[in-house]
Amino acid sequence: MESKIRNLIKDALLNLKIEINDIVLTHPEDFENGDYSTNVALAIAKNISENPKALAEKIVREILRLNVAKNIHKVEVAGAGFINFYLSRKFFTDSIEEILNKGENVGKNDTNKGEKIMVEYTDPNPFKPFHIGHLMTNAIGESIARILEHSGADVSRANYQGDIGLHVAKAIYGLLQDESLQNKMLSNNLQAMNIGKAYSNGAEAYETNENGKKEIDEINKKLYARSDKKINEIYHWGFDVTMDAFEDIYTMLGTKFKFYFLESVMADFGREIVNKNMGKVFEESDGAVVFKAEKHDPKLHTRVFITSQGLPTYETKELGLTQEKFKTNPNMDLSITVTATEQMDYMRVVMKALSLIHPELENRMKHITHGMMRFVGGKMSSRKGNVVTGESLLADARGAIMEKIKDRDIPLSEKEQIATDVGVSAIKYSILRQSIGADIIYDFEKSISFEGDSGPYLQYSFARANSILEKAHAENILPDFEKTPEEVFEIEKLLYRFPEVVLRSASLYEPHHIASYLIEIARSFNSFYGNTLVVNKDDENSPYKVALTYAFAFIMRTGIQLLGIKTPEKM
RNA sequence: GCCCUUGUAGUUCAAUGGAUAGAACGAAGCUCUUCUAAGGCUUUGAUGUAGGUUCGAUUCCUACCAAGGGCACCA
Repeated sequence: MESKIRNLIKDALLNLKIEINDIVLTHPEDFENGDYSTNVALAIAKNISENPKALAEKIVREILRLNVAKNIHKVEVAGAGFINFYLSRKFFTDSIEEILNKGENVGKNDTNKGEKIMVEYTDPNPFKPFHIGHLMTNAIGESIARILEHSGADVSRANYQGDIGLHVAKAIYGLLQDESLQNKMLSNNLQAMNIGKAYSNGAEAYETNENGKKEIDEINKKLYARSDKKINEIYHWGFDVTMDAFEDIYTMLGTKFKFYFLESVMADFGREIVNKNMGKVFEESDGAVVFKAEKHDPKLHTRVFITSQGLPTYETKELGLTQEKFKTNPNMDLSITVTATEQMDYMRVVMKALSLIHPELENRMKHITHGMMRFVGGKMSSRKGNVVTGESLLADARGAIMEKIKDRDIPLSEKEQIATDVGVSAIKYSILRQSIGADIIYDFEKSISFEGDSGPYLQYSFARANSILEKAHAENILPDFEKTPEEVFEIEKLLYRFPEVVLRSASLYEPHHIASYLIEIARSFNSFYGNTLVVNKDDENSPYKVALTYAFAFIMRTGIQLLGIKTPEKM
């Protein structure tokens, strides 16, 4: 419809011999002003020195002369010279029918068709806990991956793990100090928790205990050299345990990675790249190997790639990683990396260095950054009083939801699954509801609320629609488009816009447009079924209202899934 | 000091250069009692400051103020 109106305007302007490159067509915020609106008259009035309102009238007359479509029932001039289009009942009825025909494919588009895109996100480190920051990166990365898939891209998910370095040495020191933490009879999850404890003990020792610091540095060297048999054994066990524990979290979150890259491996690749480009891109300075990025862009700065000790830094590993991504995934069109904003500046330097080495990759790397997750009222500790980790937050949310639904008439095993899915939704939605980039002030109570602006509220609206559809099914009222009410419901004026919202989210890599849209249609649908009885044998429009409910349910489910959230049928 | 990100109702967030700046929570009031009252309907209230560009600026530009992050051997 959008392109139809666009062409209509274009033809009208052509007939009036007015030239314009760019026709802006929007949805007015207020339905009083129609379903589509254009400002062309305002934009060109000055150039051809004519009164905007008079010009708009002229354009409207031309549009009305051209228009034979049944889908537009009114075009008029309003305000300073806006041209507003009012769509007809037939258009909305047809759009609902189209949504039902598309079903789960609603909102799919071809803008990224055939493109190979890799999205790297989450990136937790073995031997360390899964933090809320990982939760945040995961929520954003997963949603972007799904949105791009919905736009036709061939997306592969990648995860990058810091499998070696000081943090590992700290954990191993902690495990050596307290061997009870190495108990291998426990469940994988508990073993992973013990390793997390060992890590925080080791981290503390590194700060406060001089001997501890010395020993940890020693362990670190042995780890790089792989020279100590006992340490190697602990390393392999700990690596497997923590990686398996992460895998459980990914399942809960709904992420399945295709590629796993390890820092230790990337370090070697990166070093090779640096060596090959010494003198060309990299240079020596104070015994270290650096890249003076400010020579190429005054907004960038110098960074160290190989330390004076001869060790590769994170920058070098990133270099190796990016090159490796393009090697393992040939003909890749775009490599997206999702991290916190604190890595923005250094990533710019790394990408600049790589662009000098591989100019063809310059426009195929994209870094998406997000803010930090903060808690309302400052610091928050988990229910058990510990520091909040990603895992404890998930557990708390899940527990709180379980408490809310404990009296409902649903089998226990189902309830547990619902509590998990709704708990994940509470957290993910809080992250995805706002534009990425700024910090998030996380409010636990609001996030798990079933009303207002929350993930559970979206899921709940979907569940309510489902229960209406179940009732319709039981009373044998099937969706139909023959009889329609004369009035067009607000929800109809919103549902047909879903594909546009997906398109926008995909082109900007911004999931929050989908989140706000879903809240809008949820509110509108609640208002719809709060004011009318959908399933009603005495209402000749009931089959159409059932169709409308189906359309809402399809879009709601698809939209929620694009956020990376699951959609329980009941709750 | 330089660079990046961000300043919008009491609070947490929206708004491809457009019309009366939109939600949610909170607060006040009303309401069906029918498909989950975890509902529906009202009311309340905001663009950090000062300039500039524009027919029109929350949006673009400049300066300032405030918050967060980064700036040589950590990741």
